[in-house]
Parts: sequence; C-alpha cells; structure tokens
Amino acid sequence: MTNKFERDLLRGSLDLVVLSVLAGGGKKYGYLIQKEVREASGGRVDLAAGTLYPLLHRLEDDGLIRSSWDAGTGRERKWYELTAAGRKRLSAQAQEWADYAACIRQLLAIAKVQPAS
Amino acid sequence: MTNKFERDLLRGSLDLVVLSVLAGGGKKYGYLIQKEVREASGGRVDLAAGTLYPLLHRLEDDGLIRSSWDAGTGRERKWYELTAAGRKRLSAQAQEWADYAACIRQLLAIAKVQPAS
DNA sequence: GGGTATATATAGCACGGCGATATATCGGCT
DNA sequence: AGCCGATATATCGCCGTGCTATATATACCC
Repeated sequence: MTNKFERDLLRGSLDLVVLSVLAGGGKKYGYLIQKEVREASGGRVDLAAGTLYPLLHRLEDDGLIRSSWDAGTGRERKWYELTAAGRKRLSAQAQEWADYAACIRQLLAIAKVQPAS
Repeated sequence: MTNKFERDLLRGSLDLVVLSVLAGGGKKYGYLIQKEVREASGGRVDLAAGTLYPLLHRLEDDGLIRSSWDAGTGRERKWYELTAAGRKRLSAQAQEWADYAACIRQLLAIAKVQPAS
C-alpha cells in the first residue's frame, strides 16, 4: 500500500478481500491469492507477503479457511479453501461493509463534500 | 465500536468522518463532534473519548484543523474549525474512499458474494 | 551458475483505537 | 446542602495488525 490512509482502509476490509477471492471457486494458494487480489483490484490492493501469510494463518486458526499441502514433489504450495464458517463470515462482512459504506456516503453528503478532481 | 471488524473499518475512515462533520459549517467542539457523528451515522459510529481527543490533537498537529478555547467563564470548550489544508485533505480522502469502495464492491461482485440476510 | 520469478514463513517496528482513569463544571432533584 | 448524571477534555497503556526486512528453497531461462 502506498500511504497510511490506504493501509488503514485495507485494515478494515482485508479479511473480506481474501475471503472473497477464495469464494471465487476452488482451492488457491497464497501467492496466487496475492496475484488475483492485485489484478481484481486493478493494482490498487497489493498485499505484502508479510501481511498475507500471517493473515492466512489467522483465518485458518479462526476456522474460516482450511489448508492442505501440495502432494506433488518440487515447489510446495499450501492450498486454501473456504469452510462453511468462512462463507458465512464473508456474507456477514459483505453486508456490514455495504452498510458502513452507505453510512460514510451519507456523512459526506450531509457535509456536502466535493471529491477532489 | 461494537466489534473488531467495525473498529478496523473506522480506522480507515476516521479522519474523513471528523473532517466531514467539521466541514458542515462553523466551529465545533469535541463533545459536540462526537454527538453529531453518532447522530449523522444513525448510531453506527460512536467515537470513544479516548479516540476522539487524541485524534483532534493529531489533526491539529497536522495543520488540518485549528482550535481556540472558549473565552467565556465556566465550562471550557475547545472550538475547532477546518483549515484550508483540512478542506483539501477532506476532498482528497473523500475521493480515495469512493475509489476504494468501488474497488471492494467490484471484488465482491466478481466473487458473486451474497450479502447476509 | 547467475539472476529473476515463484512460494512460504517469521521477527520486530510503528501506529492507533479503545478501556480505564482523572479532573472539573453544570443542572436537577431531594 | 448534598448527590448524581450529563457535559467536557485529557492521557496512559494495552493490544492487534500491516509492513519491512530477512530467511529459505525451488524452477526456469540464458
């Protein structure tokens, strides 16, 4: 992330972002998730490795995702998939996000804030 | 804030929220800002005193707001108002917020996330 | 065999929201 | 007068967490 503001924005939506990418279907591994997030966000969200991997561990500890190591030889990948709890959490947070965003939009509208050019 | 998710959401929009309330016109003091944020957000955003006052100090240190103590006797109030830099920052962050929100909405759309009932 | 991309992991830093706590005034009730 | 809740500001310290830096190892191309 470029600046502090964006870093803090990310903080409020990081679980949401990663869970939603995993909801896109099938198992995915960390490095792939990083790439998909970057692409799906048009380059705006680019997770540092030091952010992503600890996050995946937290999500797994919380039972929201499940992992299995690649069976093949060579470069090992840790494949993640959503659990039922993860899917539920994703839905709930998506709703909360939408509500909160609407709330902020209203605050800005009340103040008649003009976006910068 | 009720839970961790909302606390982290707040973190990404706190400056925005406070600056936008101050953009609403005239000088305002901390306790009033707290009330107006609570009301304008439908009770969703309720700033703790331990959040609000340090924040106001930071914003002032950054030159985004300016303060003056109440001249009258009795209960003292510290009145804040936006500076030109503050108004500029507000516009910029409002734009960034809108862009980021659009980005998240797209991510959720791609993943076909259904919001919780 | 050297360099770049792929792939995962962790330690430690820096920052900030919040609970707890302190202080003081004001108004209403009894 | 005394009490109490609301008003009003302030700070300390805890805790969570995103990120930089660092480590390790494989794959592939030149």
